[in-house]
Amino acid sequence: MAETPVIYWYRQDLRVDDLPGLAAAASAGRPVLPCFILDDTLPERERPGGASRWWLHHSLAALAQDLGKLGLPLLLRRGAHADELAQLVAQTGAQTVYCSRRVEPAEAARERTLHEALAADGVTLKRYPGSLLFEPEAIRTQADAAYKVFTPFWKACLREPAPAAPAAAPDKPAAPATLPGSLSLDDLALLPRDPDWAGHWPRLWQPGTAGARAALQRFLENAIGDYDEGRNHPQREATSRLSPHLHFGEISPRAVWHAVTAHCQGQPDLEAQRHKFLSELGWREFSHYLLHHFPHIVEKPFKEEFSKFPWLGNEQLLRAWQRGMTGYPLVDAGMRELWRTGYMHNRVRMIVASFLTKHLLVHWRSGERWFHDTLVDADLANNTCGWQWVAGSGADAAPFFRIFNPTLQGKRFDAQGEYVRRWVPELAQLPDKHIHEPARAPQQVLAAAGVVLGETYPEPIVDHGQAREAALAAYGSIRSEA
DNA sequence: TTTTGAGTTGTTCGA
DNA sequence: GTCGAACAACTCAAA
Repeated sequence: MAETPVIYWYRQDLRVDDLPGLAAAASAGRPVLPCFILDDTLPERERPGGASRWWLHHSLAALAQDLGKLGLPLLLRRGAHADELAQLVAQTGAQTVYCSRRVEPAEAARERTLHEALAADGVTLKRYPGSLLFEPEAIRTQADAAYKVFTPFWKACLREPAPAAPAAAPDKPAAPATLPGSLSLDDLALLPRDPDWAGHWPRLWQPGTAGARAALQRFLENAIGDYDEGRNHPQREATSRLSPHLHFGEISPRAVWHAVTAHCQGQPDLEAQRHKFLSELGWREFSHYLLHHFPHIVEKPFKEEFSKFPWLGNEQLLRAWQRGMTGYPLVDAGMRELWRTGYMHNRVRMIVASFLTKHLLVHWRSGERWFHDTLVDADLANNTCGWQWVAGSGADAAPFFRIFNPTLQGKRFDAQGEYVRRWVPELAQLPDKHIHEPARAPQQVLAAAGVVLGETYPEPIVDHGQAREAALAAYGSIRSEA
């Protein structure tokens, strides 16, 4: 009789190297059966959005290849994860299920109930770290509380022993002799059809571990030397673009940490850049840390007084924002980059988020939902904390009076208008001087550039000065009522 | 326990 | 055009 296998349950850790749970499964002395379950029974906000589903498809394909090189299969299932795992356990006789832990409240709860359900059948669920540099329980203030401010949090992380060096993939684990039934990747129906809006995405992205490593290498070779400044300019290729790879776990954060550190070794002039970049990994850590310690922030404002904030909830304004038709070129460029590529530059994310929440007074959750559906790197922790930070309701958030002026931001960070011209081509012929403010351009300049406001490009849907005053008044109202 | 320094990413206004 | 102050107090974290 064939030896019963152990199961490795893949979640958002789609890699084979530096994966503690898989390493533990492989060293259990039994064949390893890796599986992935697409759980379409979950509520919408807990399932991957459209852009993420595209990425997931290709990432699973890459994972299957990487597992294949180790001689392992990747079993695919679709359905309620608990039912599917129970079935898989029954079919194989497995006594142990391994996985990487997740900190999102619903996922953590799922681990607990699954642990109990499996235990009732005499099966053990074993959870392992691997998705974060520092486990959330390990970082506490001196008063043994959870940090609420980024800088002391990150300093505390940096006082910890440095993350361990990444480990190689398990060495030739045994594969099960017989396989339970598996779906094909196409059966998961993750790719968009009718229309296939992602037809050009394979030219933009390379999901999977190989793509993650290539992105990291490109970043180290071309961009880290000017990261601190370059990262603010959306038209430059000055960021790592690792976010979707990290979200799906195609590369471990400590592999990134060590690659960056090794690259900068012996180059004192890169030390500040390295620190800046690592602190961005720190923000990813902080978001997940906050979700672990303050699970309610997925639904509710971190700062309680914001539950009284007078959001307008104007659908028309929301739609104009979503479509990149606000009449503010930098905002529209960002929203169209998102729609077209599944990605938006970080600085522009802050600007469009500030615009939605402060200029349009639309609830941050509307923006968060849109990002969830359209971003390839959509991540509950980063998305929630990012939006709450901008809206002013989050932990360590921007002060309420910090309202981005999209025109000024454009002039500062896209001075030649390259970013706007790329994503808002109907403005491409405008001279630099007017590219961020078409509504104030002289009539003959507009005519020469073929721009007809209200026809080829919208008039600003709100006036910046008035919107700013309204936002300040709205924030003032929840302060005085508090 | 009390005190003290600090806190991602900005804008506007007036000198 | 450039520069510094004001914006509004507040909470957090550590000494």
